Amino acid sequence: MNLTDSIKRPTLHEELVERLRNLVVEDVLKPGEKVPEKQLCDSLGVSRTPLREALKVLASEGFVVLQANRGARVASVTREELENTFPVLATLEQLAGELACQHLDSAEIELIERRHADMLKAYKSHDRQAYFKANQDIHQALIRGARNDILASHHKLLAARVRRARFMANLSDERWAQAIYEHKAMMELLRARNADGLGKSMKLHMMNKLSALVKALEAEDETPR
Amino acid sequence: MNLTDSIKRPTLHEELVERLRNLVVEDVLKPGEKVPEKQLCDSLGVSRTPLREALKVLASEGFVVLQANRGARVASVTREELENTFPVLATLEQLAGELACQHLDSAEIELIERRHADMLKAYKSHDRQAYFKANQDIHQALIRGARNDILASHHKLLAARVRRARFMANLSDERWAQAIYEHKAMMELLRARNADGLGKSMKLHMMNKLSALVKALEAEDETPR
DNA sequence: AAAGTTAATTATGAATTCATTATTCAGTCA
DNA sequence: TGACTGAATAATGAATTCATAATTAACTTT
Repeated sequence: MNLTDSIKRPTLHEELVERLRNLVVEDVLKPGEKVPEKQLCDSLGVSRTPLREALKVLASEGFVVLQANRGARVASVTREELENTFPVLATLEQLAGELACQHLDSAEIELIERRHADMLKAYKSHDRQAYFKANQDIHQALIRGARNDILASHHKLLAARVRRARFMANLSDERWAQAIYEHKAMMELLRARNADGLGKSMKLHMMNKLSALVKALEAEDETPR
Repeated sequence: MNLTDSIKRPTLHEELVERLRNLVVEDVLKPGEKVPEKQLCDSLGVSRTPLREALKVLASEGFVVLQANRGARVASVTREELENTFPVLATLEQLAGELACQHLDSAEIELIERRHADMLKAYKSHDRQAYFKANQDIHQALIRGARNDILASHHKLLAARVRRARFMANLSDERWAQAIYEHKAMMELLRARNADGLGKSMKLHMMNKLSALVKALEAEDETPR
């Protein structure tokens, strides 16, 4: 018998926050779309009270927009928002890189090393799925390595808000190659425990991602199907 | 007849989020203190539904802690949390400084210049109240000058969370003098529109504030009254 | 037929009610 | 006396209900 089972029973609204946030991040609920409470209640099998509590939280996180007496809409990620979010994310990653260099122990670095190898393998076999996964794990590990919960929580929120952009614009071969190159450099700086260098390179990595994204979006605008 | 009055009528829960957050930030609700819903409902004159919605938001912002079936407690700002929050705040200020240098127009800089003068005057007349106000206005103006809403919102949240620290430890004369010195340097860098320099100096300013705070708190621990 | 007006419907904000979990307190037994 | 048991009380999580604002539909009028 598992004694811990009875203890961690998250409240309904907490689960709803998670699930709804995922629906938004994974683009199931489309930007600008209305979110009728009734319908969601039915499909999720809960009453309006916990659902509305969850919506309030999502709104404060910026995933939905509430209008008084008009309900909730999924927040749309404008270009301006992207261009505002990435610099903030980049700075946070810079800080994370610096701190991770100081705090990671060799076992943790070894683990990242392995995920890095996985990532390279995924690149060589053109497996985008596996690449994204390994890539995300590496960033996660570095954030965790910073040993700073505040940093982690703000990073997580911002990263989630921008994650949908991945669905909007696909990774170009050129950018992919560049990203791999940047990751190799980052790995070396981490091995050398060059805190300042890793921080700067992570920041740059993120800003380059923004450039690629904006470029891809502009190209998309010109061929709107 | 004012036509806009009927339009901007914030919902009850939004007002409650504001009011409750202020109660926490201004240390009316003490850290660790239980927040009985019933009692708050009575004193605020609202029902539990909007109040609970507000509490959920406050929890996601980190001002209160929710325990299932046990209600809400005001989050206590531990030393560890302070030491985690300040580096993040400092990085955000660094970014703000860099961006502000690029975006502020001369009229806005002139405005900051004036508040800077106010601040110096307050220092000379040992008016802590006026000093804090001018100081806060300057930081606000720089954040706004960054022209980045995402940056601004995250900064605002983090700043609010540590604001209570001001109630915990008073500003020492030594630190005050140092802060003034740092502000003068920042002002010069702003005049020269030295983005990199201003960013670094704002970051340092914030980290020095943390050091002073930690020192003050340690001194307090040794003389617990 | 089109635009404007009013009634009906629907959806939301907030209060209330119900069910379940903690907490308190009295009573029992070692 | 002090620790344990269990009933009584209080507080919370969630569902339901009520009131009001927004939206839709029907109808009028030109």
